[in-house]
Amino acid sequence: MTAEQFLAYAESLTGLVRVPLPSGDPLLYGARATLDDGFIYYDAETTPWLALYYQAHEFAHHWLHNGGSLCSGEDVDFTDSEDKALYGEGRIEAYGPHQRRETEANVFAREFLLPGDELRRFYLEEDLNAGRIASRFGLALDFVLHSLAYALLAPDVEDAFNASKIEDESETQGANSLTLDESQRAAAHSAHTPLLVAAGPGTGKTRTLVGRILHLLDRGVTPDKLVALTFSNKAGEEMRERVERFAPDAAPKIWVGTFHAFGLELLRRYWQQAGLPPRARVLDPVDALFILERSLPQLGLDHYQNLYEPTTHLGPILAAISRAKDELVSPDKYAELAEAMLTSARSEGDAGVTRRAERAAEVARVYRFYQSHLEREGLLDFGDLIFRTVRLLREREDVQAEVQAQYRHVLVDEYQDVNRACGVLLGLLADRGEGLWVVGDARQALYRWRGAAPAQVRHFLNDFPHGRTQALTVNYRSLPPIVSLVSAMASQMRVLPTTDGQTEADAKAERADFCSWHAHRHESDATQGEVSAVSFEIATDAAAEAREVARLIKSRKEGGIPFCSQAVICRKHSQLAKFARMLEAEGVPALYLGDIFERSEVRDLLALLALACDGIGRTLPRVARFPEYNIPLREVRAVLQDAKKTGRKFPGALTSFRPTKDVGVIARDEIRRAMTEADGTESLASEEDGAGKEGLARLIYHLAHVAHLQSAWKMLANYLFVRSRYLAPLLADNSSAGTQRRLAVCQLLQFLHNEGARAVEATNDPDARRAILRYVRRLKSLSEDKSLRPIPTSAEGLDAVRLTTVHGAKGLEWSCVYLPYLGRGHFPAKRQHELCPPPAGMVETFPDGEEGADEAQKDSHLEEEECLFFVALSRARDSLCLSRAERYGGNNSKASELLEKIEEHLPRAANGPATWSTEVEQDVTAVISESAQQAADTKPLFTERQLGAYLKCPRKYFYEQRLYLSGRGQETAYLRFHSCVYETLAWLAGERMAGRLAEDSVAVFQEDAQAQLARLWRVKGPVGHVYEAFYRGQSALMVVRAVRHYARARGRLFQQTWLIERPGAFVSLTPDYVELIEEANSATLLFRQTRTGRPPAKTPDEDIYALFYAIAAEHFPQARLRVEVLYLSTDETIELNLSRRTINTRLKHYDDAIAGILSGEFPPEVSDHQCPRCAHFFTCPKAED
DNA sequence: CGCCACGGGGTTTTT
DNA sequence: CCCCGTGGCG
Repeated sequence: MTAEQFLAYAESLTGLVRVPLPSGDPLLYGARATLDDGFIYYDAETTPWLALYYQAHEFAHHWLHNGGSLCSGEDVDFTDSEDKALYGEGRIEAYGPHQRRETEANVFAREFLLPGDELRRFYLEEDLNAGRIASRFGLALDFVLHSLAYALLAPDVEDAFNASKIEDESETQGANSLTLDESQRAAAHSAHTPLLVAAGPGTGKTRTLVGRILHLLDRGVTPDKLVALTFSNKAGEEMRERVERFAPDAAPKIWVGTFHAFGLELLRRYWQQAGLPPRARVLDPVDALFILERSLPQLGLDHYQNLYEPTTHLGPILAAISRAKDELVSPDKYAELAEAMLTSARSEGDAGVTRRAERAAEVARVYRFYQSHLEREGLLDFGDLIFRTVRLLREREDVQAEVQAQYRHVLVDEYQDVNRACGVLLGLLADRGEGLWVVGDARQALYRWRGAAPAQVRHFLNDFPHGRTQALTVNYRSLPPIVSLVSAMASQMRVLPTTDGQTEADAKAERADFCSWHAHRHESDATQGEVSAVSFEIATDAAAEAREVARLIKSRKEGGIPFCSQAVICRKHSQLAKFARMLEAEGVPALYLGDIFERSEVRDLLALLALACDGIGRTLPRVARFPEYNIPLREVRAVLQDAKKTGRKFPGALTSFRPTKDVGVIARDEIRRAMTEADGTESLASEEDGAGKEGLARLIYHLAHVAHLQSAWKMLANYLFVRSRYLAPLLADNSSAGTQRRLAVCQLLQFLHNEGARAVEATNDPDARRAILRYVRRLKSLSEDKSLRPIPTSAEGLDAVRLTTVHGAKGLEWSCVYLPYLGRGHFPAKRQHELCPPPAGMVETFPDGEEGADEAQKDSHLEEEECLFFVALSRARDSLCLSRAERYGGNNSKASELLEKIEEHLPRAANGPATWSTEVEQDVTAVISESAQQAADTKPLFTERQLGAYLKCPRKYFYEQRLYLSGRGQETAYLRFHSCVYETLAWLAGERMAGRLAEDSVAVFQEDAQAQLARLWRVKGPVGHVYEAFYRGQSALMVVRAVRHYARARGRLFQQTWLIERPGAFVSLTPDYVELIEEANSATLLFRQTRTGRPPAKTPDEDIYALFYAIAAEHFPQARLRVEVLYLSTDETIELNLSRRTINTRLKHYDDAIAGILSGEFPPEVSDHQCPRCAHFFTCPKAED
């Protein structure tokens, strides 16, 4: 059943759906008093989904009261729910598997709500097959909610499915028969193998490959001797589709797919020979992270150890491990390479290389642990699919011979994406290359971070000395000006093409003709009204750039080019996100969901979830802003303050704050609304009046009916489809922005539904809702939330401009392509430093440790960026619009060096004057600040902590200081550990000041200090935490060190709060350690900040140190000053010497913070790094507005 | 001309 | 948190 059919069914219910009122909670469906006959009515025509939902309830009600019984699996828990009231206490005891009359429930679910096939689509097939569904009557309600989600939120699935069919890449060639031009035919029919077909963009690579398959079949090769491999699923599916179209009979017998899938197939077939257990499973990468996380304390990391967040580096470490597998480097080999690197680096005394080598050695330890874990558990990760297959073929000649005998013809698409491991696999498969036929374009090698290198293409002739290459030189995609631009870029690139020449010198000599493709299309094909196929514009700023691009898009749409044939391509997602927002603002429909957890509707719903389960109402400020509640901030403040005072937990704390209007009356309004409004867009007049109180009452009413639902999915589905009107504006919004908001909600519901169980397992939090919230933060901070990025296939049919990264654009084409952000530092992107550098010698191309290594890496990075630019340029069929701005985000921006490369082929100079400009609007809004009226003599007082918090993120300060919300997230193990250490230090200072600790009594005193630590630990430490032992050990060590430092004190110690006067306010500060050492004719004042971490690579530059200078200047003008930072992790001390200038700029930071607070400015400080770890992550609007 | 310090920004993504 | 580029100052 499609979404439409579903709605049609719902709408076909005639008249009113009558739902009997249960005898329990009077609020369950509203106020019974208003409805005399004991029934509520829902109008099926105006609120079909609600009617349908209640119809299911009604059925359940009747069923139970006629002797039916209720059974439930873990998905449906009625014990603590409103359903208990509905179904009656007595019936619940019938819980259990396989109760009588279960088939009736099944019949109901299958026949009445959704036809059987749809059950399969909407629910887990395995549940159905196991007959489990039959025993879960309650799932009927879930089906309804699921169906609602699809029907209301996702665009028409059928259309999208049809639209997603891949078109043949050239309009000029027929769709049902495969015609090849002369050189394509030469390549496809070549008798010579191995053959490398070196091609450019739009030259018909894949169709030539399909031509090869047809040719082989014509020559009588049986289909099961053919295997066609590629790197990505996307390319694999495309290949399969074409093979099916052109060779429908043979297609099922030809092996078409990815290298990894092929590896898996061989491993399954020969599992015994490969030494695998019979049912080896493929490991999900996210689970790989969790495996390491669980075992972290026993890994003994040093360089990658981070007290504050022990898991920070696991992602990069895992990436380094999979890189190793891409290079066929085993844990032993990795360790060996790292060891060798370490030895030579130490003997040469090179500190930088030593550090890298030590890091590599540490990764080697993790790799070894990880691999043995996989083997023990019978798990294969993606890298193993290739690695183990290679090992199988290498070690078992019988298997290799059998495989070679079967697959006589090996074809490879996207050969430039083949990495070392896949390359070796190919060699083993095709022995001396006989039967090997590959096609690729070295200039489109984008996947270097996975080990795919253009060198692979270049080395083809080394790997297969009998090989030959052949070029495809006709571009079928683009108009001639675009083809020349692309060719010009190609001739400038440092990637060397492959030719028949055996040396690089030959290759260079032949480069010129190779990279100048011949355009098959003619200038006259150009769209009417199009001035030139290639344009280049310079805008004054990013806003002007977006506005003008938007204008072009709209004018082309009017000229007959639909939005979906136009694409904006950027280098990275952060640029796309900004651009999408600006395009939407200009009224251009753009298809880009971005990061769904950054979207305001998704955060709204997560905030609601948090409100129901976090207990402290942290996200109330956000939920209060939902249109149907619209609770003013002062009321939110009052509620929060009250909750803090009385210690009541949310959501219960809401109700202690009695709204003036009776909840029952609100409830009645709710019913009436549901009955009278078509889609809920009209607002009731009463809403305007008592706004705050009524909004609060409505929120209480809604929460009362969903907050008990333990699963996040269920709670939100109920909230959205049954209780609240949150969706009303989204459903009424027909713009593409509305569609995307609905899609985002749909994606969120699916995520919650699919990941709920895993979240509980991964976070170890028994509350499923809290678990999923923690899980979201964790995914984000591990950067593992990308799987939610691709636009769901159901949206592919929408007529909206495509926004995509260059990587995402690979293999695709559009009529018009826009390439904005061509500024230096934006494209090419800045090179990232390597967190986990591979050991020297692992990757052949970079001779590590040498002087030139860094240069080589820089070069390779630029080479990759060139490839990206080349791919981006070559996506356009009819027009290509390049642009840059003179300013991006307040910084001047010069033209990208890539633009300079092709400057001669552009209509104007890369650094010429702006052609798109913003008319400067003077926005003279009067800024009214409350503080202006403040009397000058009552200077406010701020603590350093407060100002420090403001400097980190003003919005965070606002939540914590103005809304009384605690800044602490859940008490993490680190925080508990930290407070134990710090309290022990404070105690130490006291002991020292009381004279009980002196240098000669240190030994005895150490024991006292440890006892003190142990006492604190029992009460406040992370007792029972998985990493407790680790933190306990660290804390003991730190206390030992701290005692030594305190014992060394000679002078007078101060444990007190100091005041520093600044122009706008007083600042108070309590330093960890202040010692005044007075000597004969001089005095030294020592400030020592004690930190638990390790010293940073650069000198510490926190603002707080400037305040030490200010204290000294004010209170000890005569004394010499010494500022130290003690790091207890390593027992190192760093002395700071700040210049006058530095001190002043830092103090100015505090002054700015004071001014900001006093004038009421609390903008959020957006940071990918900090935000997921911030307590207000789900509340904060961040960059949404 | 060279050094230091401030401040901005934080990839790309597949199996 | 941590790197790198830029810009200001000596």
